[in-house]
Amino acid sequence: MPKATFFNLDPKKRQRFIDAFLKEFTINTFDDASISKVLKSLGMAKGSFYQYFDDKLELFIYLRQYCAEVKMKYVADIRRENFADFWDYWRALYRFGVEFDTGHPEVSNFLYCLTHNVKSPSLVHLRDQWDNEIIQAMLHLLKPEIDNGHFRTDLELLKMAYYLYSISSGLQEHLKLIYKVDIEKNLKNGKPIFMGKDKDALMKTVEDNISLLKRAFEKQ
Amino acid sequence: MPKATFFNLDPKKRQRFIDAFLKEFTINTFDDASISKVLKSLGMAKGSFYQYFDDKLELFIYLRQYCAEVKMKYVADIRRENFADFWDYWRALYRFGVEFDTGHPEVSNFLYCLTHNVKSPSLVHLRDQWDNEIIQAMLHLLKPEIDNGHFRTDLELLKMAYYLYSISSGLQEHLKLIYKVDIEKNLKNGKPIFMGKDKDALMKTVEDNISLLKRAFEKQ
DNA sequence: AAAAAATGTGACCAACCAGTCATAATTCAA
DNA sequence: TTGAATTATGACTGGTTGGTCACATTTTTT
Repeated sequence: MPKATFFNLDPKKRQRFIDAFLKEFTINTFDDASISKVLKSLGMAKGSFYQYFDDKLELFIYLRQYCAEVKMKYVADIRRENFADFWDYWRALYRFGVEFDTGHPEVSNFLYCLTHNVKSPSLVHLRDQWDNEIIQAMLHLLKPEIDNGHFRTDLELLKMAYYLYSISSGLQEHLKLIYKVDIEKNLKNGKPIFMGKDKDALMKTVEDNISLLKRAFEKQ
Repeated sequence: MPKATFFNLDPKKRQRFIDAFLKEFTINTFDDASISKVLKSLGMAKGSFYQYFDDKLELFIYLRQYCAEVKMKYVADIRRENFADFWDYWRALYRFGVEFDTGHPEVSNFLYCLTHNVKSPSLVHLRDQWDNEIIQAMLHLLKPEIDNGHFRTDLELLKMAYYLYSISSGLQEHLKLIYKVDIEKNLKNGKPIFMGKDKDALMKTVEDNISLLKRAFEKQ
C-alpha cells in the first residue's frame, strides 16, 4: 500500500504521477522501467517518490490494482442476465473492451503489457497469483452455462476456462497482426492500441472467434 | 552473424558458452541478462566475448537461430503424410514437444521464454518478424487440410492460423497451471519444464485440447 | 507567533552494466 | 627460428540505476 502522503497529494498531481508511471511500465519491462527518468520528466525529486512508496515493487502492485479497479468499475455494468445467451454477453464484453481501449488508453495499455512485464525476475512470484485470478473469473463465466445445460459437460471445467483464457488473451495479438497495428508505436505515444481502426472491422474478428468458440463449447 | 573466431573455438568450449547464455536469457529478460556475469561464471575474459560477437543483440539473435535449428532438425522427421488425419499429426507434434523438452531442456526453455523476453525494448522490432514466421508455419499446416475438404471453409485461413497459434502457445501455460509445475524453478535449474510429470497425464490435456480444436475446425 | 508535523529535495552511495582498447599470450607460416 | 596473424585478457570508461539521508520548505496545530 502506498503511504498516506500519496493520497494526500493534490489529485491532479497524483494523476500525473500515476499516468507517467503507467506509461513507463507500458513501454518497459518492470526491471527496465526507470523511476529516476520518470521523476525527472515529472519535475519531481527522487526523494519524494520514497515518501509515497516503499519501493518500485509496491508502486507496480499498486498500479496494477488501480487499473483493475478502473476497468472493473465499467465492466461491472455488463451483466450476464441482460443477455439472451452467453455469446451475446461475450460479444458485449469485447465491444466494451474496444471502447475502454479508446477511452482509457493508459490503463488499457498497462493491462495489455502486464502479461509480458510479469516475466521480470522481480515479479515472477506474483504471476501465478494474478493468472489464477483471471482463470477464476473465467470459471465464473462458464459455470452457469454448464449448469443450465448449454455447454458440453464432457470436459473439465478448468480446462475449458483455460481455453477461454488463451483465446481471449490471444485475440489482441491476433487483431494486431491482422490489421497491422503498430502496437509499440501506439504504446509509446500513449494512444489506444487500436486507434484509427474501424470498430466494426475489429468486431468482425471477434465474431469469427465466437464462431470457433461456440462450436468448441456448446453441446452438439 | 558471429565472427569466424567463434566458430574456430573448441567445440566443447563453444557449447559451454552457448549453454551458459541460453540459461542466462532463460532466467532473465534480454535487457537484464548480464554478459559480464556469465563470462565470469565461464571463467572467460570480457574482451573475448567481443571477439566472437559484435554485441548482445547479435548473440541473442544467434542463439534464437541456433535453438530453432536444433529443434527443427528433430521436428522435420514428423511428417503429415505419415498420419491418417491432422489430429494424429498434431498429437505427434505435441508428444515430440514433451520429449524434446526432456532431451534438450536448455534449448526448449530458451524457446519457451522467447515470447516473453521479446518484450524488451531492444527487441520489439524483431517480434513481429518472428511472430509472423510462426503464423506462416501454422498456415502451412492448415492449408492442405482445407484444400482436401476436411476443415471448414467459412473462415479466413489466416484467422484459423492465429487461433491455432493462440491455443498452442497457451497450452504450456495451461499445463503448468493444471499440474502446478514450478516452471521458474525448473528454468533456474536448467531442468525440463515438465520434469517429473507423467507424460500420459500431459498428453491427456493435449487430448482435451484437440477435442476442442477439432469441433472448432472441422466441417460440421 | 511559535512549535510541531508533514512534505519536498537533490547530492550522494554502492552496485551494476555494455562496450573499448592497449597489451600479452598463443598459434601458425615461412 | 623468426615474424606475422590470431586470440585472450582485464583494467578502464562513461553511463545508469534504486535507494538513502540530512536538510530545507511548507502546512497545520497550538
